[in-house]
Amino acid sequence: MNIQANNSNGACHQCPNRHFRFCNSLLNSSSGEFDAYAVKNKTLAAKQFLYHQGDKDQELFVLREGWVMLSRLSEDGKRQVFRSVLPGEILGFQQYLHERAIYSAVALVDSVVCKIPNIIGLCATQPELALSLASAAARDMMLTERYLTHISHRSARERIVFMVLELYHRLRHRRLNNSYSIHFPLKQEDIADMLGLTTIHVNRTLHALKDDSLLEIHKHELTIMDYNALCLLVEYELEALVTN
Amino acid sequence: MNIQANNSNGACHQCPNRHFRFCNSLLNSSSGEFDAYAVKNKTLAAKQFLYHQGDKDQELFVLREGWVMLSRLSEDGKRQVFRSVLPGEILGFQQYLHERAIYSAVALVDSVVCKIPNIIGLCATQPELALSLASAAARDMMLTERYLTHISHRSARERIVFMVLELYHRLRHRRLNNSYSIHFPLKQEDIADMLGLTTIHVNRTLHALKDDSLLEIHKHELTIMDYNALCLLVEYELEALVTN
DNA sequence: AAGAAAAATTAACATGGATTAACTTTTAAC
DNA sequence: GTTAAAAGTTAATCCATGTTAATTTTTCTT
Repeated sequence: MNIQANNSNGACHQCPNRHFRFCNSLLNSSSGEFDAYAVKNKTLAAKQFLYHQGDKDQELFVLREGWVMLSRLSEDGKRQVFRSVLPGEILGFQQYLHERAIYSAVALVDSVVCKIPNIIGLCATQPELALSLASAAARDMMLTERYLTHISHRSARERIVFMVLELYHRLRHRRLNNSYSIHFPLKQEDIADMLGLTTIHVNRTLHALKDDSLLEIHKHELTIMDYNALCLLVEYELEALVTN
Repeated sequence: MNIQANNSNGACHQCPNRHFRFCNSLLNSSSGEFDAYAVKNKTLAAKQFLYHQGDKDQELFVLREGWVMLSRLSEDGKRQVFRSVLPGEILGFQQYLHERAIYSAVALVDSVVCKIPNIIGLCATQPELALSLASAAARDMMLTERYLTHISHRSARERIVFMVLELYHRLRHRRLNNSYSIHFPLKQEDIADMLGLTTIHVNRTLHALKDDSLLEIHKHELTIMDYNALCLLVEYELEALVTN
């Protein structure tokens, strides 16, 4: 989309994500050690991997634009999709702390990431940055725990509705919605692998949701047809999961 | 058990947990600002709550001894058990960063926690402490993601075996095992609420596991009867989940 | 030690979602 | 524009786990 992206090294000051918590912490740090001009951008084509599970020596990234999905392949060949990373969010933090990446990151659409150099060093002089990282990790944890709860206790319909509302709210917070529609790059197989269902059952359930005039996914466009009815279907406390 | 516990304020230097990562970071910090004598201990009887979901103004704790379980009640009355907290592990970090606790912490046996004062202030002068917190959070995240994967894709038997091995390894790392047995305070209902099953099915599955000479839970004592066979049943990469 | 409450057990039956197997439509590649 | 590959669709059948309902055993209380 933004053809300038690759040439925008250091252009944090015009970046639409600059007010999100982590970027804001970087830019407004007291010590002034962070050099926005040292940030390298990297473009990813759709379907391209940023890193694979098992990779070592990971970097910390922020997604500037696009949509990245985190997933892990089990020994038995099953795939678990953990979550989507949306613009302004952090990527690769876990690997920064552990030896190896435990999951892979793949771009679902053409995307741009910013590589943040020397984050450990920056944290040493800017404690608020470390807390910002910890806060983002805690937010991710809440999200994961909420998915865990839905997968444990709720029907296929409720799981799908929860996922749709969760993503819709995160995108709307970034003004990446178009009224009640969003661009939606997940395949039915991705939804299945995220929610612990089969693609066949996801397909059945999506059709049922459409027949009930609740929501529709068509040509990578998701439209919420009855927002209030959807909210009634799931435990609705999504606010805390939106911010970053 | 340890009747001295309540009188041992500041006795970090004799604490059996002092070599675990977070306690170690506190005690060996460069700045020397941490005062072990300012640490207050608090005893909890079995079934007593340390905090409830929705509570504000939480503190950061370390579990000194005992067993604490984290769980959350949904609006529809269902309970999700998230994880067990074992000696040396951190408690209450998430609430420290967010407004309110999103889950409750309950002691399953008589327990002792240490209240860590002013952790944000300490992090400001000791960046390694913030990273230690972040690392613990990342470990918890790995654990939660692993449970998510098992609940999504695996049978009741595999889920239970995974949980048993995960807890056995964490306890053994602390020398809290007795050969292939551990003290096991979880009720069948707790197991069910942790793994997304019903108590009836947990009961059925535990009996089947006993009939197959794989493991047995009897009077709060869990015995692993065939360790190798159990390890073959689950995706076995538990090492990274053990350390703290 | 008796009584009450909590936890575990067992059985019969119901069902949501998995499995298998085609088939159709859309997207990507050349 | 043609072809191949990927994604989506539909239907029939099956089973792991849920549900309901009692009963028994263990633990807690007094």
